[in-house]
Amino acid sequence: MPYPPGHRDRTRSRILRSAQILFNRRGFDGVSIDDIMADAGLTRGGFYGYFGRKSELYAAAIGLSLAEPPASRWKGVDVDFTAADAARQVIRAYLSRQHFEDIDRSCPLVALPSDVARQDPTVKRVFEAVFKAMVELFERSRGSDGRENRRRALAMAGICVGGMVVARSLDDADLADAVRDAARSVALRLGGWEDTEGDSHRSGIRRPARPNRGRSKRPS
Amino acid sequence: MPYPPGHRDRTRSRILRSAQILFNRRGFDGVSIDDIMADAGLTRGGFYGYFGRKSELYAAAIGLSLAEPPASRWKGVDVDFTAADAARQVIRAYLSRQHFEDIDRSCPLVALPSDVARQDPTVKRVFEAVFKAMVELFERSRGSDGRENRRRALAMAGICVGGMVVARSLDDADLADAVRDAARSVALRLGGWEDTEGDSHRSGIRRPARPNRGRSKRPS
DNA sequence: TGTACATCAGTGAACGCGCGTTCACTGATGTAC
DNA sequence: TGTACATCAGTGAACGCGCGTTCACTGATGTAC
Repeated sequence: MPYPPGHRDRTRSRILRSAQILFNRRGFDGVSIDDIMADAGLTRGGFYGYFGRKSELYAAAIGLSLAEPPASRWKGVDVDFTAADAARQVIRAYLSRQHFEDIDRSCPLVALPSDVARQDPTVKRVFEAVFKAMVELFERSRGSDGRENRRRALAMAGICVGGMVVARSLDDADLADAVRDAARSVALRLGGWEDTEGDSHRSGIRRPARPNRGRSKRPS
Repeated sequence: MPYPPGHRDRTRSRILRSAQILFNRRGFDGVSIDDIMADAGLTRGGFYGYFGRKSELYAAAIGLSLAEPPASRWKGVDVDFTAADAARQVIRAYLSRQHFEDIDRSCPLVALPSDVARQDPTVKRVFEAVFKAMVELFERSRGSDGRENRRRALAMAGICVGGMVVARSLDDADLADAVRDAARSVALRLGGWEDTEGDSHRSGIRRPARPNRGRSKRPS
């Protein structure tokens, strides 16, 4: 067995990381295998030693988020996944300006949904697994079990993803911010938390988290 | 001026309608100008007599929803836009199984968001106009004015669009239904209505709308 | 009413280009001796 | 320790194909007379 052990795995990882970034940026059709291999420091022909088809790589790149949740990747937005209020931290990180702007490290749920809707079932299944992981995190955030808790978790995940997807497709930056704000507000209230951030993060100010400082006019 | 008056407009409309359907089905990159012109009963070369670039047609096709809101197009899901509870009807129509399944006549906000996020500002502006129309409909649904009302409308639109986008990208039909249900429930409650539909529409049963028949466990 | 004509909607071949995929080959590496 | 070798990661030319766009041309039409 020539080449040091782990060499192949490292190369595969490099291809995957390049793919993840480029697909996030330009979508499935907007990226060629040539682009990805060149970004990984390789040439076209080597690709098929690692993946059988382009869509197989696409699925694998989306699946990366299962091992390394995007919410742990944005600088300045730290999430402690073991904390009691992990779900609350995830909502704020997910709908943060950092996530909004960081296309390269974006959650694939935000960057690729209407792309994925047209792909084969293999791709949709991986996308679904990532979404389910998010739903289950929200589900666990309450002690309670049952249908109403799951429905609440589904709505929270739908709002987080949907709010970001819409915000990214708008031309007006202020409107995009307003959509993120509204989505965060609703998602946090669904989780039983007040929205302590208001509009302040629009100017980049980060306040330490402090409960019940919100300014909401209607009971949750 | 040869050719009867209106001839050119009718041809343009035919191209636009073909484009709308095909883009909804396969996205911007998945459709060729050849496909669209053939669908409209024309040949490739004629295209540039009507539109300057492919992306110009894309923007125009998305803009069709401004003149003819998708919510009025799904069979069996009628919306009276002049009714007092038009917003409530729109939410139910938007998150209906009919809209979920009818890709061809889908709202572009649902079919194309991550496509649009990568297009030039012209396209994003049209997409934005469609989204704004939806937000304003929800905003008007309450007599009240002001920031909180707008925030509520933005959240409602975000949930409607986002819920559908996510549902369409999942492989598991039951999970997709659950996401739609959860989104509808939250959107209706944000609007101040009970969700009277529950899970019943999953089996295709349509009940006449009747207020306060819901089974929600928590006050809105 | 009939005919010649100007208009312009629509045609289809051609352009240059980039794509996904295949495949015969190269050459760097660890191993056997 | 040094050398020959087998392995296989990676190369790059080539394949067939479809794309967006251009453009010289065709021919159906309404109009002028």
